[in-house]
Amino acid sequence: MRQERVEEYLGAIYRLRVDGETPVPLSQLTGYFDFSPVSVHEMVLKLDAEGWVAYHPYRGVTLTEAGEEVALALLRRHRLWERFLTDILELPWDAAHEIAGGLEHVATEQVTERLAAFLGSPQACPHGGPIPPQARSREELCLRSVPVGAEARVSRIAPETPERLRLAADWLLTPGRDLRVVAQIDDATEVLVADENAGAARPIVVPSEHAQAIWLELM
Amino acid sequence: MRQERVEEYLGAIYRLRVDGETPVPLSQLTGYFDFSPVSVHEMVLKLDAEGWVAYHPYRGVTLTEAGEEVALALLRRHRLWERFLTDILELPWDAAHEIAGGLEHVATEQVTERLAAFLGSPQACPHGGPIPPQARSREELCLRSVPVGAEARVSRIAPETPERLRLAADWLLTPGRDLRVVAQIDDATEVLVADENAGAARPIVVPSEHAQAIWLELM
DNA sequence: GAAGTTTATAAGGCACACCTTATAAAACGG
DNA sequence: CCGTTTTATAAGGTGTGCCTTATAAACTTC
Repeated sequence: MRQERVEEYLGAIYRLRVDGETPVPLSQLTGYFDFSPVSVHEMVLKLDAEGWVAYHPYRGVTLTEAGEEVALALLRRHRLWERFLTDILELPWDAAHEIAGGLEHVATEQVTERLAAFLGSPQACPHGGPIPPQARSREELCLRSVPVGAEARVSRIAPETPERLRLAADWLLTPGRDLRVVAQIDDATEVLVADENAGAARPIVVPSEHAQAIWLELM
Repeated sequence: MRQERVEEYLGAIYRLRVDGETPVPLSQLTGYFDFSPVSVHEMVLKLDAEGWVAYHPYRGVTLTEAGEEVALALLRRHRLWERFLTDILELPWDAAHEIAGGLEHVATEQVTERLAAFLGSPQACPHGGPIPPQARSREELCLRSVPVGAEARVSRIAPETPERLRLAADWLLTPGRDLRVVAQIDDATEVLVADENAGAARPIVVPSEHAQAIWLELM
């Protein structure tokens, strides 16, 4: 298997999982990559055979220790490049995510560590994801489960997809932003986002698909 | 054809050619990539069919205008990344060259231009190669053809291979260094390289294979 | 111009990571 | 518990870019 492909799969599994225990269903991977279920299944069998993941039929995959190590290293590279691209080259959020997706496979250990040092060893990527090695510490809640009326601060977007990052930027739902949940309706969440420029708060309706991927800390 | 492969070939042809006229023999490409002659021939036919190169049987390939444009853009990205890796991340010369070989395929136009701006629009890569768009202006001479006794300053290493870059670094034959040619022997050139640290000049014997790839300006 | 060296081309193969179609088995929901 | 939905697996296929072996054609050199 090509190293790059292995890394992509392990990274995807890491990003999609809720914890280290619960297996990630193959259907999720299918959606993440937009590959056919058969292709994903095939690849997962190979990854299992080589010890990167544990495959639990009809339930999904979990990362082995080796697999998690690779995923964390990849994520670290990804997020450091994102910081470089947004902080130093001043690229927009979502573009940075895409470019970092390519750069993450190239950098060696040495390059990564020097990059980290140059950036001042940042602790989080521009979407608020922690840069490994470092565990998630704060109490997070996804937008979908914030009680109506509560005020909260956006902490991160995860899982991150290019489209979601673009939308989040449009909605001003970026890490650090404050908001109040106005209503939890049928299959969407309505929020008011503080907007210094506009002077007033902006009302936004976030489909639950995305509301489940926007994480906040209560204030 | 995969874009990356196309770029690699076009870049190689650009680096290997002596001028825009003389075709680069396929045997040179075979050596550059360490691929079989048949594979290179096959690929060259495809590149010709798609208008990236002009293939002259029994003579070699030249870049078309489209091909040259791609090659120049690639080289620009490559050399800018090299500068970033050596200047900002302080990587050694040869490591930078290798890593840049991966990064050059990832960066978009936007990233490249912001990187250039961040680096202060440098005019040359760490091995002295000009960063396109910008023509070679100085009067250059390869080490092999410098007359005995002449003093000269290293301006660039080209074509660059990882091994050659490593050797050049060992020999202190890096852009900016001053030297005097002591002898042009059988199939090597003997030089004295100024070395501030050692206090005295270091005598070096450079095989003609490499002496043909180290470029200088007479002083 | 014959000998030797390069270069071209034909023919067949391989690994990788995707694909589709189709069937079978397990899991889940009323 | 039965039907629906999800998941697994078999079988066969595709394109890319490499490979080897072998033959043929063109250049080069003496």
